[in-house]
Amino acid sequence: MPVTLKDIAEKAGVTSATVSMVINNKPNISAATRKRVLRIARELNYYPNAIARGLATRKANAIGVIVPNLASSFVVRILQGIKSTNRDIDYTVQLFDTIGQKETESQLFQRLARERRIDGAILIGSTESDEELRVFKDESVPCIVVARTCDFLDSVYVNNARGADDATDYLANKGHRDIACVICRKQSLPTNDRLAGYEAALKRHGMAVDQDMVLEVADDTMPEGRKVFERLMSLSRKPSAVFVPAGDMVAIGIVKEAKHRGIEVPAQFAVVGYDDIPAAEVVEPTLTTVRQPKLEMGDHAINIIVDKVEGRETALKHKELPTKFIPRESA
Amino acid sequence: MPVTLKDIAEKAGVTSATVSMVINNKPNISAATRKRVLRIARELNYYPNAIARGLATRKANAIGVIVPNLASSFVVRILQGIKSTNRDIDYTVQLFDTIGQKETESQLFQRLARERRIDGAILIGSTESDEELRVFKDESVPCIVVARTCDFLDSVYVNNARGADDATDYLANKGHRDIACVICRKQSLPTNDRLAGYEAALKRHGMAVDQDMVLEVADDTMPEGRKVFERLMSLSRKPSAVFVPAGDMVAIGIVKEAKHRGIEVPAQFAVVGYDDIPAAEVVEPTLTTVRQPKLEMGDHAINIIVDKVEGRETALKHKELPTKFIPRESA
DNA sequence: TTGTAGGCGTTATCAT
DNA sequence: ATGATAACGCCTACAA
Repeated sequence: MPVTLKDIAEKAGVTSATVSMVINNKPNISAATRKRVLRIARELNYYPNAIARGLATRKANAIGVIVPNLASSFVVRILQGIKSTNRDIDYTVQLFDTIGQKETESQLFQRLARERRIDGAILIGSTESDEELRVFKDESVPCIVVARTCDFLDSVYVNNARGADDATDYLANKGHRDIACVICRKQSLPTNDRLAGYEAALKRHGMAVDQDMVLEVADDTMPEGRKVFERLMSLSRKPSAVFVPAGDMVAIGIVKEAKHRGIEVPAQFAVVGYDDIPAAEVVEPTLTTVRQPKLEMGDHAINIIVDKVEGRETALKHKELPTKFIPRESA
Repeated sequence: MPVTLKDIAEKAGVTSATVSMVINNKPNISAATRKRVLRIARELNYYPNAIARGLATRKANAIGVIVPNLASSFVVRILQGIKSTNRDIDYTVQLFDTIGQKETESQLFQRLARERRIDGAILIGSTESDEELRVFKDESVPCIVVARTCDFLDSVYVNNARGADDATDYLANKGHRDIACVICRKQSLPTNDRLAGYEAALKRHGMAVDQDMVLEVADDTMPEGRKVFERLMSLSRKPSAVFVPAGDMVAIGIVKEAKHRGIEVPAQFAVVGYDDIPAAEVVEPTLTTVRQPKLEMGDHAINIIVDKVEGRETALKHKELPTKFIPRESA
């Protein structure tokens, strides 16, 4: 049986209330008993029961991190950011992913909140509608969304429109007048923002915005990139460059397929990706891309949510981080 | 204020004990009250307080996943395996990494166990000594180690010696008589096993085992690979191939540096990596490597630990999984 | 089949 | 400065 406050209290000849106060460093304890109690606690190898403590204080001392799919390297990087600044923070990180689950993210959150399992939550890269996210607002447990904007919840996100604009602008400045775009099928907020940035840059440079130049792929994989290359080449308005907000793996597929067909990158065809994954430096030519500050996003998220949980901050917080354009060889 | 058992009890005209039995699907409850209680619970939107429940049942309903460094993609893949089979399992996953922490893995585990925060633990890729791991055995909370062998704890691991042997054997069969080896500096169990497999294969093929042919790098990065290439080339016994248990990124660095210097891979110099990371398919030539079944390791780990936690299984379990040799273009 | 009562290990509010 | 005592919300004998 584990040793409890009561065990210590008996040995020390005081009551468990006193021991509790000593353990929690409360004032108004005589130096003598404090010392004695601490000594006995150490002798008995006492550890406070976190669950009992949680019940008494009505705090779980836990932050829930809810992700739609842990298989995404993007999500994992943010998680790493969370954990690495979480070091100094006395909250346990509980990890949940919803892929293949019966519960949606909002349902899961609602349950966790009501079961009082978590004191706060971080929602990474959710694709739920504003309507569904509304439940997060309604619970008494604070929540912050990451990699997504939201008016009524704290948020940390990147300026995707700006990132896409930078990339497109770069291509335009290199003299490209026919710039295609490859997006991931699902109509998410980030995708739309990137598309908007792409179009804004085109317009600014006096180029026609042409829906035929925007192609879709199923997911961010190399085979999808190889496949889309053919469609790229058979466009009536033939592009000399492509911007690939769908992701770096698709961009890499495009680069490889182009080379495979004897088309030189970037001389004959320029490619710009999105994300800056490790493989971007491996492909030849190395991939020009747009980097998102994933670790920083995780860092901000955990800090903000802890501030909220502890009541240090109550105002709605929206933290926008900049993307960074990474020029390499492919454009 | 959240609704509690008592609230339901009052509305239903029974005591909270009865409500508790209904909520937990215990037998010996009349159909009538069961129905009534459930209806009211739903009306009031009742969720049981997980912490109170934990205190009463002395269970945290949580599994701790302890990793030395979440930045490792190897660790993350195993974590993904854990989470993806964890779907159906009613334990919360709590994530801890120890890098940059004051506590070692064993100290952290000990604290979590004694604070009764977790019912079981999964320790991924620990480099602690058997002596240090001993504390895991001593606590009443079961623990399983992943990607490492251990006599006195449950374990899931790959046969690294076999994986290295396969790779070396493959090179030998291709006619290579001078095969170098590049390992990661830290002397870990997996490294030693791989080295043993490498040497065993060499001997079997009648080749001299030569310590000069074994080089060390600081970590598994591309620049380290590029750097080590020079040393490889200046070896007195000039290798025609290299096996790189240090990891795929180092192997990729070697491939790229070789090409950079006009040495053809694999014609003039063959390279075999270890891990099969996504970039292995991106580099040109694509990287021949040894794949570790990371998702499966996570899968087994969570299943075994849950069996242990729930007392379904008590015997020590050692699960060895095979590596898979992935022939591609670089060898 | 249901109620009573006590306990799980802490914290917190009063007195003293 | 310390002790009683009552929560916290749920579970579980045992009694009725």
